[in-house]
Amino acid sequence: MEPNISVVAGLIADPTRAKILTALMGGKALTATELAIEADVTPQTASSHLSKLVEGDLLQLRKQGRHRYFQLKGLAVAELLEQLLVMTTSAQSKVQTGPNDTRLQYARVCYDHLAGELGVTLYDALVAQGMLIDAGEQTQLTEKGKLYFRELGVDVARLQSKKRPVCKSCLDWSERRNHLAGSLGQWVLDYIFEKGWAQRDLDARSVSFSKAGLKAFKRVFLVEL
Amino acid sequence: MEPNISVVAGLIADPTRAKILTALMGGKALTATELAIEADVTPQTASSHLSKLVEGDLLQLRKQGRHRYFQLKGLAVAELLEQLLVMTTSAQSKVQTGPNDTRLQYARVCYDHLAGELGVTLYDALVAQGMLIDAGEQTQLTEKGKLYFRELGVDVARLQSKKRPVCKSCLDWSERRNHLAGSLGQWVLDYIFEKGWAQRDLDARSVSFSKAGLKAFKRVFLVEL
DNA sequence: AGCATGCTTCGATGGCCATCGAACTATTGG
DNA sequence: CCAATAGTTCGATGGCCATCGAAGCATGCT
Repeated sequence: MEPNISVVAGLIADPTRAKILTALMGGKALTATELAIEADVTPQTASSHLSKLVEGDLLQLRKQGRHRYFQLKGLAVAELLEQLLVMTTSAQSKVQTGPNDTRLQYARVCYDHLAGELGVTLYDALVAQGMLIDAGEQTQLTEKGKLYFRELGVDVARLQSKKRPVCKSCLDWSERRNHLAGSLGQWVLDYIFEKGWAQRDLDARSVSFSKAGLKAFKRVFLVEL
Repeated sequence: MEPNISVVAGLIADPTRAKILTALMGGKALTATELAIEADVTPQTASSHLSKLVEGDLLQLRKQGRHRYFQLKGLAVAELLEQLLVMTTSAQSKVQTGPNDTRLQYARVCYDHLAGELGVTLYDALVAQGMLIDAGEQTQLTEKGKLYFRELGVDVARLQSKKRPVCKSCLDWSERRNHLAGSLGQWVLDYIFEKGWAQRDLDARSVSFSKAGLKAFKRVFLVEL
């Protein structure tokens, strides 16, 4: 009835706001000025956009000292954006892929889990090892998988008690295939940073593995190249 | 990088275009003037919007005589819109629900399959009977299910040979639960109309069952109330 | 042929809104 | 308490675009 969906779409429709939103796809909270720089506008302009995005429930605001941190409000927003990316990238296909895009394609953060080529490889490896059953969006964690992750220190029971699904597949916009999302996907990404295998790049979305880190990652998660 | 996602969002951002798009969620192709009336604008205005939507790959145009029929271009578009509906309806929740909304909530078309309360009930019943395994987006059809639908006259092998998944769950914006999509979901809806159990309403989205049709539907698909 | 219907193109109008300069508030750090 | 940094509000400007009237083109009906 009322054009509610056009309101949300309108928030994404502005190029500057779209830049801000995609910058936040990294899952990391960013300050107002960081976002202004990212979107290449003055702080005033960014401020106006940010208040609109918060008002429209697309962003969440956390005040901390004299900083204002912004992040995507919930998974639904991230999924909406990812879906938009899927649509737009499928439409044009063969675009030029600079070095930055290559990095993004190899390993990047999708809200709170690992995406890109490496994310897809991880997902496939877990399925091949019989730890996951690939059954669409709500992928199943097998008994073998539970055992395995428990050994790595995952409190599987605690993850299962939450509302959020433990395993979930998420369509990758660059690979067009599934990668691991859900609370387990979040845990894996946290584990990678915790172990120091990789770090976020400046653009906050791509993930840089060290040589040793990549090796360790592949060993632990049984990924073959 | 490029504001491609903002372009697509911009197409949905205009209230008139949003009305047009949601009107087409019924899956039925509509003419330019029908859409103009639906969106409450003059034919000229609608025409301008429609050409933009076609240009932007959101709609597909079929010329037929002196009529121009428009429909959503592919499932991806319908899914994007449904996702937007999920977001916006969850945000406000308790809105007034007129009689029209009630009808929509009970049984409606979601692009090419059955949605609403009845769609959800059907889905649950099929899972309960062991014909489907609920495993997220790419729900599995069991052997028992294949047998059952084959008896109803479904050429399961032909459905499986297509690129489109046979079973797929789709999140319902009113029920917030899964209903059956995919080529099998499409088949069920076709079957309902073919058998004369129900017909589309004027608004092209809600589905009206006759008393006998509803009874037959529940009998055939083993739905208990 | 001639009229009606379906739809589009063109041009003018008006409104909305993104942007930035300037000035203001708030927090931190010495 | 002062300087610096972070962020906001206000007001003016300019551009984009949705809308509709008028006119034009195309198809179908008789």
